[in-house]
Amino acid sequence: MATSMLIQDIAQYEGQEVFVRGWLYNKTHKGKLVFMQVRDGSGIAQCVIFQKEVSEAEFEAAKALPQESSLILTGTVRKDERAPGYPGGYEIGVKSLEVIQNADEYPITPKDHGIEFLMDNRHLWLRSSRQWAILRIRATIIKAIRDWLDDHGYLLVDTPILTPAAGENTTTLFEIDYFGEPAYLAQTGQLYNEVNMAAHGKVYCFGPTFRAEKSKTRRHLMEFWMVEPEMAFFDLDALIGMEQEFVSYIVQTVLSKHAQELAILERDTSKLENVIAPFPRITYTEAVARLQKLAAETGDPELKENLKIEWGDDLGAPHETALAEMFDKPVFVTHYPVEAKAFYMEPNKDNPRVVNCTDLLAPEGYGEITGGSERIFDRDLMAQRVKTMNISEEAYSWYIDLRRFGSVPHAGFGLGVERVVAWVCGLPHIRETIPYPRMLNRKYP
RNA sequence: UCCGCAGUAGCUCAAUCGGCAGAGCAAUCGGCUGUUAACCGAUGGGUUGUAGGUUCGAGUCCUACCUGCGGAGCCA
Repeated sequence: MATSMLIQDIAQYEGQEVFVRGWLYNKTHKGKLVFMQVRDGSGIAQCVIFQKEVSEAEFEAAKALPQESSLILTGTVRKDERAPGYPGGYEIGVKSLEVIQNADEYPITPKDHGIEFLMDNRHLWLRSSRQWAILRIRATIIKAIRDWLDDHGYLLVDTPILTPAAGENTTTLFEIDYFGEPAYLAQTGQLYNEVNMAAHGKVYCFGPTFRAEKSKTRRHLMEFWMVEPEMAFFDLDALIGMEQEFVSYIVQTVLSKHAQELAILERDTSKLENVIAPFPRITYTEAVARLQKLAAETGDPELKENLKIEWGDDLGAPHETALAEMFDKPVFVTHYPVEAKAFYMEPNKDNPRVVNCTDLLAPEGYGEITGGSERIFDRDLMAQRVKTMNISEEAYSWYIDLRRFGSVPHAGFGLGVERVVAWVCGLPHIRETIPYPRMLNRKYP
């Protein structure tokens, strides 16, 4: 009697008769022999069909079976070093084959395809092993994020997605009709996090966020997932200490669990093995000096132009890439100019022109993966900021109330899940890090 | 939004100076007992993104538009 088997466990079933339910991933046949690569969601196994060992109808069905047809097959697991697949090294000698559905001609073949075609067929592309590997790693990253926070005294407190007013910048919000009134899709849970922090001490929110920025780069999505921890009584040092432990844990967890998936992605893992706290840190002012020095020394006129920066300018993508290349780990850049950052960031006591904030830049040009800061907790300073930023005091009265009823120093940050996935997987573009990317020119499928 | 590039068979691409629209893969049929993007032989497959213009003749030149890609800005 055949037992049900997941392909990921194939090595445990050597010599046993099993049945597998799945889809035909690829096929080649050679006379009286058919090799089928069958995937079941947990892995891919080679299934070998000899003409003599099955009925004539089954053999003819196997030879003619189109890619991605669904099937059930039974057979005996045997060890064979030649057998490809994930995990591979074992194959199934097929004894019977039942076709559930003969698929139509499948558009995605094992050959090369262009990105537009693949994105149009995203619903099918997700079945290919590269996308399979990415989404498995994404799931582990999400679990690692939650595990670490849950295990370190952080409480998950959900923040709303439908919000009445802007979080940071009104021009980048998706507006929707809320029974005749405007409402907006959340672009951050930050302000609500501060409320929750005052109730629970250390909190985080984790969910999709929405930004109507007309960004068209390899690092931007209109809809992306962000985890935002917020901690009472944390200063910048405590924030940095926590962030580096957190990020190290995420990366090391993926390394320990996904050797197979990282191999499918051909990721150079030596660069990830290095990602262990502590990470280097430099100030914004030092970063600008380093960039100016690099710009002065380079012989490449294009690079020189791209690296042009004056104190006060925010760092652009080429700056972040150049800075990250100077280190073999993620690097914290701290103390940006007040003007370059959000209204709620705490000014530095010794130098009020900068705020106590930090961005974490990933290596290899993956850019900013976290952004965080101490928050202004002084009632008068917050009132003044709200005024100068022209923010509606009425709409934000609940936020301003925080500074009236037991205000405390606190800090928090946001980490973009897709950017972390892109970095850990070594992907050139963020569009593959989420199952259904929402981009400037695409909302299908 | 700005700068640059592209759109030809289901897919990836080719087509010289403006002169018969072509190959690989996929599909279909046949062959082969160890394939790893198999291989060998055969067959079918086209409104060249859309609209207009120049020309004896346009995939190729011109104009407008559409769609996508790469980069910038903004950000996580």
